[in-house]
Amino acid sequence: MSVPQPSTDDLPYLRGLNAPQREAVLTLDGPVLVLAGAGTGKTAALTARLAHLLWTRRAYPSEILSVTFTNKAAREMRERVRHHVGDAVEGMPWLGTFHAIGAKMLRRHAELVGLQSNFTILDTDDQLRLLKQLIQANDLDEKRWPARQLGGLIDGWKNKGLTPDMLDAGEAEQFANGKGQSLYQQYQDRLRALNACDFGDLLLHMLTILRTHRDVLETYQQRFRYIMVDEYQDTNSVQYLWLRLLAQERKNICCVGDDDQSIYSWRGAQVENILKFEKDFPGAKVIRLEQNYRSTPHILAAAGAVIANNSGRLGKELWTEIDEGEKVRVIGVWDGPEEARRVGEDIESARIRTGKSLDDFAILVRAQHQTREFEDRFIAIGLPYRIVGGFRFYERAEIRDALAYLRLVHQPSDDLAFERIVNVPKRGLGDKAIAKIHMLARAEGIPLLAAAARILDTDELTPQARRALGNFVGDVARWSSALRAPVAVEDDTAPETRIGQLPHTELAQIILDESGYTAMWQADRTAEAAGRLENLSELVRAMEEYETLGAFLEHVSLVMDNENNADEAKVTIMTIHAAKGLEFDTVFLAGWEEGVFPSQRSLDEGGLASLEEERRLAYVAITRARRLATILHAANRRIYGQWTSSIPSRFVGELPKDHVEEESTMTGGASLWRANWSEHADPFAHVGRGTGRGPGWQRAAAPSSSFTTAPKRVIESRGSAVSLGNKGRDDLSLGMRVFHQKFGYGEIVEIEGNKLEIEFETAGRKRVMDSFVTIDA
DNA sequence: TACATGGTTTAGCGA
DNA sequence: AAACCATGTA
Repeated sequence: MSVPQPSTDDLPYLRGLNAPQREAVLTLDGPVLVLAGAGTGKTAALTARLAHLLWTRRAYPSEILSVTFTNKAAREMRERVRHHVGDAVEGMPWLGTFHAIGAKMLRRHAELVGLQSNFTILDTDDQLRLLKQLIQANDLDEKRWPARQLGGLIDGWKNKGLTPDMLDAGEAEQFANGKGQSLYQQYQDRLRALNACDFGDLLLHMLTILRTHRDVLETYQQRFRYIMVDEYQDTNSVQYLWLRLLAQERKNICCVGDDDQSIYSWRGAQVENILKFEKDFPGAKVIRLEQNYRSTPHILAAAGAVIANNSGRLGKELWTEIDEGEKVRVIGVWDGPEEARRVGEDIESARIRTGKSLDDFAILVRAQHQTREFEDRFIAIGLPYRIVGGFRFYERAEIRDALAYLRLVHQPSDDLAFERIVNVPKRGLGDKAIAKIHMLARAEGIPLLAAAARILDTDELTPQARRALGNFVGDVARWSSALRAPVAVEDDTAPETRIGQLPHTELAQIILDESGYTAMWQADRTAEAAGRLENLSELVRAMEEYETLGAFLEHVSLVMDNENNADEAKVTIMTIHAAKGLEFDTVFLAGWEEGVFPSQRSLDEGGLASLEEERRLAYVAITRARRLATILHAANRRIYGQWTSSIPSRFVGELPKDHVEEESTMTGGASLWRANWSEHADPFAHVGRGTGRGPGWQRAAAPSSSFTTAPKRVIESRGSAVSLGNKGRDDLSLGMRVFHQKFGYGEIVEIEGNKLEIEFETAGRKRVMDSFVTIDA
């Protein structure tokens, strides 16, 4: 155990740190590996270390490379360092995710791999569309050789740091009888022609550059006096090779990680990286952080017992001084809807009882689709929630369309963007017209937009299509020049749209309006249209924070998260993966059933190794909780629309009895068809009632079976924290036409406090909370 | 060319 | 159950 020098005791950022943490902060030179268990104050140590480097002037902010795993973590680190050393952190250009840093470097050296510095970063959808085109062009059967699979292979190769020419025979043979390598090569050629990169390229291209351009490598080796890497157990081969090259010179590299929290092997992560650190960096100092500051002993014992079933661990014992607290709860419920109901009730009652904020509660699931059940339930009872990383803002159709417009204006050779919006809104340009543009572009080797402009001079197209395309091409040209020329542009065809010196947000608004895109949704009377328009203005608002259109697009392609009205307290619903690195007072772990968690798919294809990764996931999940963890499993679940019965996860069986309190809400006589019945025949099924089980049933007078229970009465009896005592809005009245985000337009047929019964035009009759509707103007 | 229909796949995690 | 795709029809 090292003793910190007395002179450092007063340093403000050392306050509250324990001995190993201090050691991690103060050991600046040479390689350092910090093995930090969950909740052991790893971030505190890392930020203090950064602060120490800056404070002692060991390095300028721009001389520290600091890599985090998520953008959220990067943001948090920036915040905390700012707290210690003030605005010096502003000058930390190299704090971010591998991908963000990779993109930044690559923009400086793009020409070395045949790109221009304004290359576009493709997301998974774009990538798949491109691959699909290639598969078709190679006369392969898309059914037999799906683009997804090829995409997976290519990602895998990139994660390993392999360019097409580096594939060994075995790998090159894969996919479509040996066409794998050729397709990979074609894909890379195509990307280059598009001046585009996928996520893997951000790292792989940079690796190629560092490997082949000694001068560039040396520049960065010199620049980065100190390197820090968070979540080292989740680094893949390219990232590892990157770090090795960059750290080779100065060897001041500090990696922080926890082998028990390695949950990204499917993305190419290699736990071995952390296991072999000492071999890679001889003389490395290894520091262990084992005092947990987050969770109660019961929670730690539960997590520890589960993870103990894994083999090949580095081995860590977490301990804590926190007092005992409540045991981990394990609750068996009848089915998915009941699970959601039960969690909703628990949150409401706990909130009343303890006065905790909704921000203190989280529901963690294995797979994205599990969030839906909770969402439905929480909408019904009016419990504010946020879904993190769910159907993401930037993945919605309207956002992707809008972004395609912006991308095309920003980068005219962005063919994928062109294709996406050339006929959105409908301009009468169908497959025929597009195919002709494609042919020309191919023949001439030019981008689609350029080909479109050229085809206007021919008689290839029907007069109608020609006119439409002419307008479109003209529009794009006008917007582009507005973006590039800071001075007003004369446009004699449409003098009223003369634009110039525009803030990019205004330009975006103009593009959306002039293209007819906004109008398209305004004309749309379906339920979602209003929400989509709102999303579009949200998008424009989000742009304000960025200096230029380019900067914004960069942000969008790297950071796919969005949070509107973040101020309001909300329950968080997210996947376990998304929860890594976070903590919550009270955590609900839903769907602990065989086949769901551990997931069937991982068991099928990965065997024991996958099972162990699922178990680490369980470990991560449990250790997110500070005071209370509740694990749920349902006896019946609907999978692909089919009711299936399920058994509790093996991980439930691995929990230590002494630290767990079990509870089952199931009573005899309940059967599968009842779940079916309530789902199909009962208009209030989604609202839920105490169907003779659980606390709802204890509160209700005496419902004996779901058949004899009058829905209305039970609904009243299960007063929720949000609905009781709320008078309701006074601006609503019977017969009024209102709009609801999920159910669309409808007419109010009953008002009861703040609960409304509404006859929706498409969704039928539903009960909703008044706070969820707006008056249809 | 736009829309409707029906058959099929899908829901493991993400920068 | 919902999203997706391919084919058929107005």
